[in-house]
Amino acid sequence: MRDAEQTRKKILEISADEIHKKGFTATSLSCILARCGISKGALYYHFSNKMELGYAVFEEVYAPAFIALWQPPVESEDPIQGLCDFFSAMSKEMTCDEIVCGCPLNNLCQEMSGVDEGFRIRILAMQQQLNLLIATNLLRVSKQLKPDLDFSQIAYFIVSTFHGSSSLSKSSLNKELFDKVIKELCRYLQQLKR
Amino acid sequence: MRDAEQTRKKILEISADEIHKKGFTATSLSCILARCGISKGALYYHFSNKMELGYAVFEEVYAPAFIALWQPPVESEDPIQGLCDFFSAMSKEMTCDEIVCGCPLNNLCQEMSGVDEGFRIRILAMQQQLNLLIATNLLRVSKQLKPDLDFSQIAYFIVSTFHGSSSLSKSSLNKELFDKVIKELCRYLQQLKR
DNA sequence: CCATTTACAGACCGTGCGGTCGGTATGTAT
DNA sequence: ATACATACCGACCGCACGGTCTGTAAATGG
Repeated sequence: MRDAEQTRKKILEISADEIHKKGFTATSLSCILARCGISKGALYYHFSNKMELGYAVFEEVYAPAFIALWQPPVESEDPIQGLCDFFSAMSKEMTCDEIVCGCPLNNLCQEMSGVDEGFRIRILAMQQQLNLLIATNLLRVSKQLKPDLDFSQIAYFIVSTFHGSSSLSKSSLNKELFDKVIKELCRYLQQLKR
Repeated sequence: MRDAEQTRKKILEISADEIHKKGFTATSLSCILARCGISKGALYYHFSNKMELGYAVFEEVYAPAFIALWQPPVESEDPIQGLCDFFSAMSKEMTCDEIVCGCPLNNLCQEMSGVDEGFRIRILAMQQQLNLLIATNLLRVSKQLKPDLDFSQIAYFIVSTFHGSSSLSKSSLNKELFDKVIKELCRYLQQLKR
């Protein structure tokens, strides 16, 4: 055959990129088709409609990438330092465009949570998974941290701040505000230690 | 006349509500017209196009409301306590729907900053104004706070976390996550004191 | 009283969207 | 060789959107 699996992957990757940059609703199938160099028939052979394509992008591209991104820093020996290094590396290494573009999960959360149940439950599951990941690893090193901390609360706090910072950057078109918030976030994180 | 000014205000208020709930792009003029009980001719008599209507909503509804919301807590004698009370009151008094709906400024920032320059500069101006408001008032009481704090950085951090928390709530459809983040935010704020 | 402006009404238009459907070429099993 | 499933093509459809344009009743100035 003409390698259907590769066609499917190409659709997923390009769709992921388009949705990341433009959002789900603003992403047009025509644009995806043009970039893929395929026809509408090809796309609708692999995906039953736009929503299902969106779900597939979330599950097969965003979700794995998201976990692969957060897991290493959080599961390192020192999660506090791991997260600080993780955030700092973003400030340094990511381009201005990448930061302004924001986290796909947060973008979709804002755009689609209130519109489509299918997206909402997937996003919620991802957020809970991330929260559990962070909270359990903070618990793991709780001896090195101050007493009486609510790790789930802290985990949600960290993620909120991180997502809020990239949201903030979207209006300024530069990394400055992002850097500032990340700096303060790292200061906050270090304060959790004894 | 048939009170043109009142018609204009009605359009602005209903548009503000629609845009807040659905976002700018997803808000259809037809829907606004139906809720206002007016015709398309009326709307296009007062506003040259959808964008200009959006700008007017931002400047005449969102911006004043935004300042009126943040100014009192921040300009109180104790801004730290003022902000804590301000956030806590939100957790208690706001309905689940209101929280999930999010802050109009943050919503528009996410949706429109990358799409339209007119929106972007207005949102940026608003964010800078808020940042200045918070930072100067923290500076005002800096004697009561820990030394070597970057107040602008802290101000951006606070707003980021707040906006991030309402973003987080959108996928869970309840106040629980919002409450958690707000609690931790208040804990952080109190830590700023000597 | 009349002319002109104001403040709307509503039919209409072009565009771009997601989605459908009949057709076609390529591979595979018998 | 034949039959059938797979993988894809691209014209077409209905729809909802923002926007335009002509018409008209109410207010206002002379």
